[in-house]
Amino acid sequence: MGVTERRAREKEELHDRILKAASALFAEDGYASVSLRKIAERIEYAPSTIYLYFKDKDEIVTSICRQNFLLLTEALDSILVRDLPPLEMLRACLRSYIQFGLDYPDHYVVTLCLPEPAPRSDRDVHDNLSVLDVGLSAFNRLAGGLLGCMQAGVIRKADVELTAQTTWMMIHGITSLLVTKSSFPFLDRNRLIEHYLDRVLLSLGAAIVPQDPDEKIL
Amino acid sequence: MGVTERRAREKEELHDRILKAASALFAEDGYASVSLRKIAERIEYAPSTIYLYFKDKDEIVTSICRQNFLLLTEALDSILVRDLPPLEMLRACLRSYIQFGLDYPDHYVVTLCLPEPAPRSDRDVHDNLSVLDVGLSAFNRLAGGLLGCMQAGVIRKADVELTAQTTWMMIHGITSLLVTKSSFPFLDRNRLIEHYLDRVLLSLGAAIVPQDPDEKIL
Amino acid sequence: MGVTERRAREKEELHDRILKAASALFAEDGYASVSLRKIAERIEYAPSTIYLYFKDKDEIVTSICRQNFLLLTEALDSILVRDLPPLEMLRACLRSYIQFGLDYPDHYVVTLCLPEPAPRSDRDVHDNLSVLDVGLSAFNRLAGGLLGCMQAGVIRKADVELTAQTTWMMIHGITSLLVTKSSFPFLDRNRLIEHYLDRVLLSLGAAIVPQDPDEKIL
Amino acid sequence: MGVTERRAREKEELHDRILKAASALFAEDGYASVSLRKIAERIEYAPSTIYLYFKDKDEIVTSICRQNFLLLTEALDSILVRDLPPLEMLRACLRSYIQFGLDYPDHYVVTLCLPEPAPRSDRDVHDNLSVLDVGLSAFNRLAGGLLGCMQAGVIRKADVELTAQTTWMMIHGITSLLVTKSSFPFLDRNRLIEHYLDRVLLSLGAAIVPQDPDEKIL
DNA sequence: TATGAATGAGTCTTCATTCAT
DNA sequence: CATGAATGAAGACTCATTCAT
Repeated sequence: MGVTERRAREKEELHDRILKAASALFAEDGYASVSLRKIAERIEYAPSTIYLYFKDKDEIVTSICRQNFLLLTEALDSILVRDLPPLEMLRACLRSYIQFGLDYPDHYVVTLCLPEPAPRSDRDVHDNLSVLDVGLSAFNRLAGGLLGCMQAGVIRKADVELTAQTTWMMIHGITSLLVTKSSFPFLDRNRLIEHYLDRVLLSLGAAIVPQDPDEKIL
Repeated sequence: MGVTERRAREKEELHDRILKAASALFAEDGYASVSLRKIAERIEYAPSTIYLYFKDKDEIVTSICRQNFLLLTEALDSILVRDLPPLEMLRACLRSYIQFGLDYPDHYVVTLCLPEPAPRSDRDVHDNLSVLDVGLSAFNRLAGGLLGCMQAGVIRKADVELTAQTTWMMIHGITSLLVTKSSFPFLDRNRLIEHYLDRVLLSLGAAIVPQDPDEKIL
Repeated sequence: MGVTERRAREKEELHDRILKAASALFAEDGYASVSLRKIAERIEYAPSTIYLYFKDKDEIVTSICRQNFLLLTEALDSILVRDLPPLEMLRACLRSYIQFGLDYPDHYVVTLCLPEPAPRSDRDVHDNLSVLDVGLSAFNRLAGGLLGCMQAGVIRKADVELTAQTTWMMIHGITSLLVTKSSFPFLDRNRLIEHYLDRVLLSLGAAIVPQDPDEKIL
Repeated sequence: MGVTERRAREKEELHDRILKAASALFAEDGYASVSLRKIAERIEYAPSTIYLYFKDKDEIVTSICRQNFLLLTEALDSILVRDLPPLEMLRACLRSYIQFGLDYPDHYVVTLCLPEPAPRSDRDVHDNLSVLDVGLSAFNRLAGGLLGCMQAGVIRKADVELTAQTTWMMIHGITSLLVTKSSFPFLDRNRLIEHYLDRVLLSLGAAIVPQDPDEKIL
């Protein structure tokens, strides 16, 4: 009994170590230079060993994406459980999303910035769907927050799906650029983010007055 | 003299042909499958010849980015020369930006979605800067349009740079997601874009009434 | 005792299942794509388990050859038990041989077309011999049929061994080519076979008149 | 000029060395164990260098087959130019075919015994055809010899194509078995071959009396 | 008896790059 | 100016096999 348990635990451990190594490689060298070889070297196993845990390279990437979306979902959930006024909660969610990208830039890139790989086999279709499923659960948190605001009357009533999609697009805009174009001479990051959030909420019809501490009009 | 001139012209011609070939490969096979070999094959020169015009592969990518920004700049300019009311002109510019991404998805990805390569040598720093320069000239068109609107009083007066950066981020949000996540179940593209533009303008304080043809409230 | 017996029976069962799986893989994917992995997967045992029953991959191949010759022997026997005139019986045997190859093309290839593996160890020598033993018993059926014809006076009397070997070679000629070179523009298969059988019998001195339904002289 | 010539010569030399190395590997280790790596090692070049001369592994195999058929064709031609009586010429051709297999056993196996690889791409189709073309030119020598005999009235008149195909099958039968099953206790090779040729000619209706020096009747 | 884990050697292939010419 | 030849490193992946349990 104990043996079986230990085996299972060890198996899972290695599974995780592979993912962590791959993730770290993303962070260090970027997506393009992640290879099974390097992953193997990093965990000090033979390259072929990885195939005992993952069917192929895509499955590793897919796994990382899934894991990553879960992290995001959790981050959003930790906000949703708090007892905040709807608009503040929405703003906190959006801010949290941005922060998530800043915290895990390479994961964010892998998951949300890179183009989808052209699906070749049936498996790919299936995997993409399952990644999408996890992704959607994060997306739904956002939609929920928006719905709450509409019902509370603090933002304009509108098609929820449409609003959710466009809000996601907006929030992705700042996140992806901050993450991928770090050498662009962006203004002060916090100022930028808060102003951006103001604008997003304004675009939802929220009755807020945009305030920029460093405002230099014109 | 004539000889020297012709030589110079020929030199530049090949330089351009290389870039065009690379660009076409991006468009056809995606970024990942662009290789010096394929570029060389397409222009019917030896792979090694390319090294007479570009230091290495990165330099080609960088060059393409530069070229690409120019295309975008031209597209924007062709709108700016038209005699439109400020707000309409701004909206047309934003729409044109999105359309640019949809028209040249791989170029858009290479230029604006992929993370910047980690600079290793001095050259990289220089090149990145010069790409940025060209990028900035596109960015400035946008800033100009915004300034025009502010001066005309059709949008809220605010820090132009801040407004320009955040507006670009917004418009990049929808463009990048439409381009990279084509399998996501987005709503009807035109509806999405027009609604998005409404929101962007609203977030700028424009006095418009968002109208969604398929509106299903709540 | 009962336990020991059951154990022995089970042991033999798995042994056979391995061979059957390997054989089926030959038939489905061709020789080249047979691997211990796939065999194991098919019988739902671990790859390493196979090593309890076979020393290595070669031993499996060898075993299949043995089994296969038995099938052929049985096919021939089922003809020999019938009460046919000698010449007809011989012709039926030859036709049955060809049909055997057409029915089990991959097995035929493995057994009779591929070159013998270079023997490296003592075991190989032994195994090859034992394969030959089984093969010989099939071969002997043929010799028996020929002897019967000679004794009945329907074919020329000659050295039986010599006649048997050359007859086998002849019949192998058509079988192997039909099996391995299916893209060659062979004439109608049945016409070809019957004509071939005519010629084989003629070459044995049988008093037959070759008849080709589609004959176009010269 | 001299440079260009030398280059071309060197290029062809390496091309040939690759083919020879591959051919030798066939001869030593059998078809299955030929790999680009081993070829490269043998000619003391980097594996990737081979790709400058051959598109892929299949092209090497195909090239060898082509070369091989040419050798066979030449061997047959060298007989056809001799001024022999038709039947003797035919017999010499057939004997030469067998001898060709015995002289180049591994080439014979690769070309004529192994099953055709399943074509995957358009290229394969093309290559197979061109191999077939070369193969057919060898086959046509045989058909020519048969036709000559028919016209001379020394063998039975019959459909030439049918006769040629079945004659090839016969001659392939002895050749392939002698080559691939060298451990089978075949009778004395020369005796076997001459008896076999007697039988082949008899099956064509030639008026010969089979004579076996070691004849032990019954 | 059976296996799960692991491996190392091996497969074909592509690539960016160098260098003598 | 242009190239042909060559390479070494790297890519993903498969395989037969071993061994502790």
